[in-house]
Amino acid sequence: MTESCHEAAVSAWVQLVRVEQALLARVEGDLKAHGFPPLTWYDVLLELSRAEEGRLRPVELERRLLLPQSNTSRLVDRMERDGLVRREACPSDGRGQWVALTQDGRALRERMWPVYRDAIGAHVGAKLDKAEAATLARLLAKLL
Amino acid sequence: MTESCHEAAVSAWVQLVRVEQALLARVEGDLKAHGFPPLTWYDVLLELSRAEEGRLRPVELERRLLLPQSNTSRLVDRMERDGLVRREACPSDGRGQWVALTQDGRALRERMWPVYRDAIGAHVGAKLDKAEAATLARLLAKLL
DNA sequence: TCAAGTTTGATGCAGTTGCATGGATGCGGT
DNA sequence: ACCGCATCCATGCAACTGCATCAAACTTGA
Repeated sequence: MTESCHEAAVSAWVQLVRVEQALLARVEGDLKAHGFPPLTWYDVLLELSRAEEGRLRPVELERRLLLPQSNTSRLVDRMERDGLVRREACPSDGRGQWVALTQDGRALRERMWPVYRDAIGAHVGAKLDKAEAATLARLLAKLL
Repeated sequence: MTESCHEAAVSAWVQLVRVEQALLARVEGDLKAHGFPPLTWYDVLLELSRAEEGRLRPVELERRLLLPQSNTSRLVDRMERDGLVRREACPSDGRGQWVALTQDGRALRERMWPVYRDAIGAHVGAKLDKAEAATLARLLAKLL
């Protein structure tokens, strides 16, 4: 018997999963329609662009993006192959490395943002007013 | 210029994606820890158990679960291999077929539900009171 | 200073995904 | 009855994912 699992919690959960799935597909679709890579790439570019000197250790990327390690390793592979990031040796830790944003990477993120922002506007902003969006964000934050 | 994309919308969107990802991983982890299959399988079993005569056309499953067609086809393959569902010919449409719940499938869903419900309780119910959960569900529903 | 244990990142592997295609059946108009 | 087109489902393929493992480098403690 789990008192903490009321009916409202179940429907919130179901909605959460379904809505996220549906909206993610739409937003990803908008990006792809403009010839852009998946959202995960944007997340990496954004984290790097915010980081000091535009670079992060892979471990730090994993923590911020909640990605499994093996996944991150290969994601960086692909982005490096596309010239968006560059691996650099890490002098202070021989095991580690830096993943640094390149000019191309920075430029791509800047081109992606308007499209991404419009997608968010169309799929979220247009459906909720500011107060509702703020409430939604606050309630979601309580779940973590 | 997208007026509909206010700051609140952006943070609601970011929270939505992150929270869903994190909670989904936890709930899936709980299921896996009990030796159960992924949540998608539960969704299929649930839809079938609610359907008339415990069976649905693959096309109908796709619509309800928002899965791509090829995905559904192979998902049914795996579940059939595990004896949870059974494909049946569809007399009224030679192209189509029925996907029918087996006794094993029905039993599995019934064993999964308590674990699933407890997971929802722990990861959602415990963090929000009823009113908050109801509000969350309502706001999420507005996004579709 | 060295052994034991931990952290970092890459990789082999099997399973899963989406995309594009194909074959079969159904349907609508002539 | 037929032709053209749509629908249903399966499958080859390439990409991506998570898991387990590995080697190299760091850290700790005696």
